[in-house]
Amino acid sequence: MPAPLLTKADMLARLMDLFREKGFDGASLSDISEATGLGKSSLYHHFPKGKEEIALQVLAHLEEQLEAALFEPMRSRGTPKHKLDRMLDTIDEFYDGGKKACLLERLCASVDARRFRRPLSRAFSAWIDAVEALGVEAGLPRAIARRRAEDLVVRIEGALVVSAGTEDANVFARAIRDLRDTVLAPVSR
Amino acid sequence: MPAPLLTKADMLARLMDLFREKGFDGASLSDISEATGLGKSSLYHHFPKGKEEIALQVLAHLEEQLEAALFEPMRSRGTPKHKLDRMLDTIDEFYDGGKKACLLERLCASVDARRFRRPLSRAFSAWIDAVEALGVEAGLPRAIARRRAEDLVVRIEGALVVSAGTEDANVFARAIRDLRDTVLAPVSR
DNA sequence: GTCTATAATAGGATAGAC
DNA sequence: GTCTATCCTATTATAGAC
Repeated sequence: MPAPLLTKADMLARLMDLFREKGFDGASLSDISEATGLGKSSLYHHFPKGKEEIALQVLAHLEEQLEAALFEPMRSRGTPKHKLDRMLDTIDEFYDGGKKACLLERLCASVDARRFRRPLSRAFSAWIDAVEALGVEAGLPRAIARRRAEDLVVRIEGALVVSAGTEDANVFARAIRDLRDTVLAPVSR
Repeated sequence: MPAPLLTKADMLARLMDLFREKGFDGASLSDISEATGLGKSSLYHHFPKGKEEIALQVLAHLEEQLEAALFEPMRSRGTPKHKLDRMLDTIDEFYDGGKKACLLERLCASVDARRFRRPLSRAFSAWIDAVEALGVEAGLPRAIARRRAEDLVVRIEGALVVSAGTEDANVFARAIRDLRDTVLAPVSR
């Protein structure tokens, strides 16, 4: 039996790129067809409920990726600071230094955002939780670790918006750099 | 001569609300027609080049509003800290405590974002410049004032995204509160 | 599991009456 | 300056052959 041209994972990866670039409202079925190399009808074989189901599966795929590439490593061995740096490296690469958008943000900004709210909320919370755990592991009081974790996600998302809006990826680079030093810093002051 | 049902400013205000809620790609001409009470054809009387021109005029309208309500007051009398607090009050109200989206972000996220890049970049830069000037006035070194100003905008935008994504407006409220204390703080450490 | 063909609808935009 | 009517295209989605 011949292998399909694209594995499901490859398909979802391409679709994630597409949605990150064009957003949910901006990506048409024709775009999706082109990105996957599948005719429109074939898409309905893989995603019977259409475009919305595609986005939901892409989102679920992202959640798995986040768990494997971002959250799980935070629970492995290594100093908190080392693990934070690894997370920020991964993030920096994932967003291509601030040039690529965040799928979560793009789906938040779609007209049908309500359909995505559960997974979106879950993904943001999981991200914040992972960073919070890192802070606690580093000896920070939980309340402070929590606020700093939330702040990390806020600054990443905001830096992506401002980088895109000003066409200046340095904004993102500076945010990443600053976070390396501040997220786990002792609470001295 | 009978007054028009809506002044141009009122029309643009309603359209801004619409674009903030649905985004550029998500707001259809039917939506626009409904929001303004004008038939589609009438829209082309006011905006001959169509939907794109509508968004551009809304964006220009926002730039005027920002200048009048946010930037100009920063150049008036008052302590820097007092003026920062006024800016954050205005921002808090404008975004309805984190429940309403940012037009700049919504237009950044549209498929045709390139058409809006000049005004978008200009608006973000003007905002950052205004906060930077405040920092300088408060005695901060320019480089530090600049980075903190950029960080303010980054955190506002990021907090809006995360508030929307987690359906938790407290994220935005915390960001505003934190900014009141940090943007103009002395550089002691 | 992919295709061609096609439906049904909504999209942006225009013509021309009033 | 607004309306009704219409155009053309793109959109999502389905039917059915292979």
